[in-house]
Amino acid sequence: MYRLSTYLRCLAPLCEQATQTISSEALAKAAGVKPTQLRKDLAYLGTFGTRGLGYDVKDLYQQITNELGASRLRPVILIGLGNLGLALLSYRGFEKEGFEILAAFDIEPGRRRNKEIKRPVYGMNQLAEFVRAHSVKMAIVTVPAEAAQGVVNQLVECGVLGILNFSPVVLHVPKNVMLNNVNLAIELENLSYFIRE
Amino acid sequence: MYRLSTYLRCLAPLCEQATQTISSEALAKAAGVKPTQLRKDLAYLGTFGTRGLGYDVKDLYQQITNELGASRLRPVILIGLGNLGLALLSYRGFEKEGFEILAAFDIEPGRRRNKEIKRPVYGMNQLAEFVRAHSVKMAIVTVPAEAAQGVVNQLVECGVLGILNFSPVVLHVPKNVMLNNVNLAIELENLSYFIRE
DNA sequence: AAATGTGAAGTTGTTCACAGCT
DNA sequence: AGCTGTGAACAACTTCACATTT
Repeated sequence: MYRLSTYLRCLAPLCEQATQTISSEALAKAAGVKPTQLRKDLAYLGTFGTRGLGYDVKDLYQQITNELGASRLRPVILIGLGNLGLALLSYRGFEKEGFEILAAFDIEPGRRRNKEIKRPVYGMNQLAEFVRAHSVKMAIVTVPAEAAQGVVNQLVECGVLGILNFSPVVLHVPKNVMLNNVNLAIELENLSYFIRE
Repeated sequence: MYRLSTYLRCLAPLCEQATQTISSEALAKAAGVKPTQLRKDLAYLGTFGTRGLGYDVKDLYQQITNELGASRLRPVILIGLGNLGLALLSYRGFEKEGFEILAAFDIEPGRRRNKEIKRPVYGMNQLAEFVRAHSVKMAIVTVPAEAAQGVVNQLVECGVLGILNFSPVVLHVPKNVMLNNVNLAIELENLSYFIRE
């Protein structure tokens, strides 16, 4: 569930300090949620704190890590090396959470980009082979809107099961494929909607 | 509400074609939602379609545009010119939805960035003045995690009411300020969580 | 006949209140 | 006494079923 990574991030610094235990109230405050919600979330994982005391920091950290499957490094590929794609390639946050962008794909792999790229860049014709060879299950899509559905079809075809899409279009995928949309303009729209004076 | 911009995007191409009218079923399919949900959403806006026929495309487009307040160009500023900040600066999607990034701010405004920037870049000391002078109400924050809360405090201080935050930290703002978080790692995390075999 | 608008039912997620450990 | 775990109340959102209009 989407709040777990937040809890994990709040827990990390405490883990390094010698903090043994934390109450739901304190952690909830740090994470910006209600204590009861935090407890419900953790209870759902079968996590057990100690009544009258709180949760063991290290133990809790470990349990959430397990639940998220973040113990192993999860491979991802990125399709579309425009401005946004390039920025995401060098975004440190992904690896901090246990993801590794193995490679990038673009229709113009050799195009001059004014920045040194730290990952291999392939043409779209090599997609299928790469995905199968590395059993890639997740992809980040940052191609132009017109190209997005085509790319997604290819990915699905190759066996990719999770797609994080940044193109501002409604995409269609089979039921067994999970599609997660990030639409930057819509995020701004939401703000805008709530602050009109 | 967050689905309205999707409807708008689906409607736009129909508007240009001479399509007079569209049924909730057709539009819902294009937008990837259930027809009943679409109708509820539109009914909530007080929009009226014609029974037996559908909705008038142009009229609907206009009503949603009004509701979103997208008729005027809404000014935004961007704080933090790292990789992601730069990418967002040249992201065309914002202006397509009626937002204009007026300027960018950074602690090192003069830093060499290997890309031509089309907006003025100022130092943080000029933030307050600029925000007041242009009555900016929205800001996009793409600074490093450590700096985020400080920057947000400054923004709130200056009177900014809506903040779109990309830093992976839990930020605290007064109740009258709307904070919208985009955490790229969490989006991937969600995918990952649902596709484990 | 076709398609909307909407009350009612269903579903999901959040908060409360408090019993029960330590 | 302090703090967790959880059933029950509550709230928000989604879907259904169908009466109603063109």
